[in-house]
Amino acid sequence: MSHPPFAVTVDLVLMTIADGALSALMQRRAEEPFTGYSALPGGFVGVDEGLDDAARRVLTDKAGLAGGDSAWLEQLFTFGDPQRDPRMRIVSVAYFALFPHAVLAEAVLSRPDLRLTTVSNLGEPLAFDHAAIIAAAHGRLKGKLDYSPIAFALLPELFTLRDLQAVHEAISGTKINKPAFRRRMLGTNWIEPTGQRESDTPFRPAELYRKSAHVADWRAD
Amino acid sequence: MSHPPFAVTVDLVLMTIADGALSALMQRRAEEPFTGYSALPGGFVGVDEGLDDAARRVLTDKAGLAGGDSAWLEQLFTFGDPQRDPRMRIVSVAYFALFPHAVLAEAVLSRPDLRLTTVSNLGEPLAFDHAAIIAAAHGRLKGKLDYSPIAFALLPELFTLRDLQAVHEAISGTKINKPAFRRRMLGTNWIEPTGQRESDTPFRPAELYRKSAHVADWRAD
DNA sequence: GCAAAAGTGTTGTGATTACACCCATGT
DNA sequence: ACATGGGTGTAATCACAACACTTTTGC
Repeated sequence: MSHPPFAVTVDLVLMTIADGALSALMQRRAEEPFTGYSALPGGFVGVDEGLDDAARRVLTDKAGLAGGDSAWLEQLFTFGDPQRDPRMRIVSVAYFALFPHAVLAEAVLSRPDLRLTTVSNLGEPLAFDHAAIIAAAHGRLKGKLDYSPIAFALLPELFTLRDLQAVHEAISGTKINKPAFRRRMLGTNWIEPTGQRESDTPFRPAELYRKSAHVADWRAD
Repeated sequence: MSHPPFAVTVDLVLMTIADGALSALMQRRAEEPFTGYSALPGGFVGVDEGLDDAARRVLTDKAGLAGGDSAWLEQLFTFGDPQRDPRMRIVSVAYFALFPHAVLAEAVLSRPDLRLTTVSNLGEPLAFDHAAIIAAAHGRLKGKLDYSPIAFALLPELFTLRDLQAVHEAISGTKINKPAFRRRMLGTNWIEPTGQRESDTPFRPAELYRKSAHVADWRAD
């Protein structure tokens, strides 16, 4: 009883913006328990493996995401209810990671067991306590949106202010005033104009921005 | 290798304001490793015990805090570096808890292995990675100060606006303008006046306030 | 020229700060 | 009376929202 055995896992909430909505990558389970249910990608932590290392490994192996090194990855919360897994006592350290839409879209196309689901409307019951994990991820993301440059992790390298505003609206669930949003963002020093413009628009093309170099490795919990 | 054995512990950062500074309760270690070092109170999680339950148990057993039921207790972060404990692989779920000064002062008086240390100046090396855990707790506390009624957990039931301002200044490390702070707090609906006044002051006694009833069980991560 | 969205100027409002001042209490 | 901190009024500042407007592109 002095130090009973546990299994420790990581579960990953991989998010992006798809069709204007915050979405998460789900994996269809092939084994018991919860066979056929959608679940978050996850895996057991190795005895000599750090928690962040395990999360990055699951990112590349289980979800087939090459860009695992550069993605925004952040520990979220640890779920340890004794009944959360019917097989044994498992403590799961949940992470969330953010990607541009193209990265997750490609993963979904190449892997039939993966799909994207809308975070605010899951549409089906999930395996284990994964619905609660997703809710926690959404909450954290919403909370950090205003004071951290977290939204850029959901966009490609070049983006317009309209793209950025769409990300903010999808996460916060509110409409934002366009001129106010513009000036607020331009006042943060988080973005810099490239001089380039988008193309193939049936209207005036917007300027393309990129995330400023000095916020590239920004964090803060 | 599919699910290797881990030990899971909880470590607790128990904080209060002592002499105008944010302070944490430390316990002197009697056993190896790190014998004689100061460490955070902590303990192994039972196989059938929830994480929050384990944290509350350590609160009452190891630190002898009767008010464990009512204290503000919140999961902080999970530390799982493979080398963080020389004996074996231990994943530790860190919590922080907040108390009025009198509660921790009494615990320190009754237990010679306990003492209070200033969070911003620990003064000595700590066991394991506990300095990093304390830093994370301080950061979380600072971040939540402005948008959550978390400061009241560090004060007794009745307090003056000066007391509350001292708490904010101790946590944020900045001086705050008095009238501005007053009006901001009175505008939140987090506190209500009692009509009573402090006594035994060599100057004009300030009004005593209490935390409003409807924020008693407030949370949000 | 027209439609559609980019991008800017102007004004108003609410929150917060700074500073000055008055008030109440113990000695 | 006076020292000390409690408490309030007022004006300035800042961030942001609302709204109207001009600009630039494809068709």
